[in-house]
Amino acid sequence: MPTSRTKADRRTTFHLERASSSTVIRLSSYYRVLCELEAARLQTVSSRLLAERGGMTSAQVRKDLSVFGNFGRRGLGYNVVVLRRKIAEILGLTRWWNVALFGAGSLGHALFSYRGFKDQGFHMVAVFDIDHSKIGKNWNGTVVRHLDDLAPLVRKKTIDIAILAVPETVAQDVANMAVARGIRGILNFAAVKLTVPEHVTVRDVDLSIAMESISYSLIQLGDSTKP
Amino acid sequence: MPTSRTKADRRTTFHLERASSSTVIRLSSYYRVLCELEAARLQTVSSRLLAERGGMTSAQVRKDLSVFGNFGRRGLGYNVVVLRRKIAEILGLTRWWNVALFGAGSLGHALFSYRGFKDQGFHMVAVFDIDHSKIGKNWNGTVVRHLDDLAPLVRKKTIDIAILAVPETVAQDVANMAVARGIRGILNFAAVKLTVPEHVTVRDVDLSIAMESISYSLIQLGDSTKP
DNA sequence: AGATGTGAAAGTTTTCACAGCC
DNA sequence: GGCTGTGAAAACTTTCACATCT
Repeated sequence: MPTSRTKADRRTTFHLERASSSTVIRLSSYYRVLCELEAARLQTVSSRLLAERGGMTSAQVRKDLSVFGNFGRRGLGYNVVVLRRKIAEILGLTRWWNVALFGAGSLGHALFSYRGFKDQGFHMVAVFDIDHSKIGKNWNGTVVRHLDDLAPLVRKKTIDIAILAVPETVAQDVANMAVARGIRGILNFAAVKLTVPEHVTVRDVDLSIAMESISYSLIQLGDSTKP
Repeated sequence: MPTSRTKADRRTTFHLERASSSTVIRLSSYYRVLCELEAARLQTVSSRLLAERGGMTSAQVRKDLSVFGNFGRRGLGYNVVVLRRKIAEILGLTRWWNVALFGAGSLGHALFSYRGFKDQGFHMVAVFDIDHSKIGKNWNGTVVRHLDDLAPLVRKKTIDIAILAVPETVAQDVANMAVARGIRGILNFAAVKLTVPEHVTVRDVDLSIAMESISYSLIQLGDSTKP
């Protein structure tokens, strides 16, 4: 039994059944729509509208939300502000997370400057690399450090999440270091399946897979078979 | 009926049932493992080994492959070279796709330099932006052009796939332009649900959603509730 | 023995449809 | 009339287990 395939973890945490990962992903979409609606000063929203904006069905919206509680009012809908806050709480967006970026290449740089993270409580507290031509550079106030500086830094600040933008060949090694230093979440851009302890959460962002799945559907939907 | 929710498309293309999108994603993983095995000069591989390396079960590997044909030999396993080629064909990696990048910011630049694309037949043929400070720059032989130059360019080269690395606010507009010019696949990095005609395939890469899902599981797996 | 390919079973997710409340 | 919350049904996906071939 190599990788422990934690299937039915089935933890009866507090009162609520465990939400599926698709539900959590959709929750993020609802959250985004709710932010827009709140900015547009809307008071209430129906599952139908929420579904329309997010590209799913209204029944799905209701089922997803019902996993976490009864947030709506029959005949009326959901209060935009209340629901947005509830979801923020569920997703852990009401607190700060300390994030370290591993890999100061062009992808690393793009992720560092990505506004979406800062806005939602993900605080980029350090950037690491091993390339001496990059170390010491100042990125908008954050200095790129050598990977060896990870240990001393962790003694001062807890790092919750690692973003891995390093080459495939070293991704597992860097992940191991991060995990050894107490990191519990990894956003992995390297095209490798990482092996981590059970208590660590990995989410893969695999650009090749995304492109290949587009390529597949272009063929399925059919056209002339070019060279 | 706003967004046409193409549910049971159920096209009985040739002889084979339609593969689910999870199957296609796993096919990409198998492909990657097979490339490694081929480089390591392995002749044959079992569903068990393939599964181990890709983080799934052997039954799943066999089921996935059986959707497309009988590629293995009982008692023996699969021929590495043959299977890799078969999957390349299924995923459309035996041909070239012309790709245009929209958005020449830091994310665009990172995607432009991403080796994974070039290696697998995705040919970056053009880069567009509307920011005059970027237009005219030479990116390793490719000149960044103004979005207005899309139409003339398409008359010379067919563009199959668009990569959208533009701000949310303009993503839908740019997608519309791309679709109007015959693009049939979109890799979308903007955090918006794009509305496109049925024949166009969109794959979203949403970094905020990925981070939020990590944040959610960190809370679920439990720790002290910090500010 | 060692492996695939595959129906059938089990499990999971989505959709339906309606009671119940505004 | 409008809309949520939810059991039940339908659809889909994964796993099991075994006949079948080397």
